[in-house]
Amino acid sequence: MFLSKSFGYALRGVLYIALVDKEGRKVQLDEIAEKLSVPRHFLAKIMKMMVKEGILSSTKGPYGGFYLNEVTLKTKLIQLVKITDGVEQFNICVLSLRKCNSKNPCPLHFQMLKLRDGMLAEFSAKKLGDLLDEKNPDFIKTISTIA
Amino acid sequence: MFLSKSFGYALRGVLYIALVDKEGRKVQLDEIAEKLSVPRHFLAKIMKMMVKEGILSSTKGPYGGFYLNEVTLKTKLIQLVKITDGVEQFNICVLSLRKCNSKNPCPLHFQMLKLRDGMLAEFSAKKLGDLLDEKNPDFIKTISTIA
DNA sequence: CCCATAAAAGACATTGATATCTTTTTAATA
DNA sequence: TATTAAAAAGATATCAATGTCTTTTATGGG
Repeated sequence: MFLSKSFGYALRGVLYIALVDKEGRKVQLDEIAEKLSVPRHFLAKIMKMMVKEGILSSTKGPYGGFYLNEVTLKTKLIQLVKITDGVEQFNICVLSLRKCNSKNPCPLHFQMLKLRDGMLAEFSAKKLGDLLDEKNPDFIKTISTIA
Repeated sequence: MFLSKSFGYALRGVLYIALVDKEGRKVQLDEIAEKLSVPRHFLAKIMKMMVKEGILSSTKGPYGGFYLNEVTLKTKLIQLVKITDGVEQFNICVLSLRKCNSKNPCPLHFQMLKLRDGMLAEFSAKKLGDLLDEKNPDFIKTISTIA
């Protein structure tokens, strides 16, 4: 409804790495996909996007895998949304009217604007690191249990 | 992002009828589709859904068409969302976690809940009739201009 | 009762998001 | 430098949302 599945996979992927990355070990795609019950190859694409955008790192080859870098946990959620969903669509009018704006508003313009601004504010304030609940021993289960 | 295109078409369709329905005349699909620049047959499906759900009326045959009934303008927006998008998806976790709820929340649960509740509140309060801006002579242009 | 009109119904097509599979590139280390 | 592990890249497949076309049904008027 609000965001794509890709966004969810991306977020869960990063959080999973963060949780097992304590010792700095790299985490492999297979492990992430399996633990989170996410389609392996699809997840690969999404992880790749994050690496390309620099909010996550990876190395190929033996002992390779994905790992956090300096910016990972400081990354704002909105940044992740940009990568997976793009922010343009935040400005799309619910009624698909291209000329809809605050000067020439559609009947739902201000209501949707309020919602969007609320979401943008939330997602601009929160960082990935803020979502880690390290005091909760079952946190990893929380982001893994899909069914 | 927030709602389907179908919702937008449905809303614009009803509003269009409301605007030209002053004299109680019925409005035909072709006119609505043309004026709103919406794919005719797709709009047909959506109008049909509204008729089936009783928030709009229609008659077939010569001089037939769509027209408002007693409930149309009293219909809450949320009702329209139910018809076009279904409300179930309002409760779907952004991270696609089925067991996500307030007792066992995903890392974004409460943020999304807040947004959802805000949207539900807005859409439960507003009626279709509330969206008619009869003082604005260009209102019909507003809901028609897509490009 | 027949004709014309317009919605209803349902079959079919397209597209974009989601998902899978295969090949290529990179990197570690023996 | 050969081997092998793992990500990167890209081709292909599936599915649901969106969009189009065709046939059927209902209705008003001649």
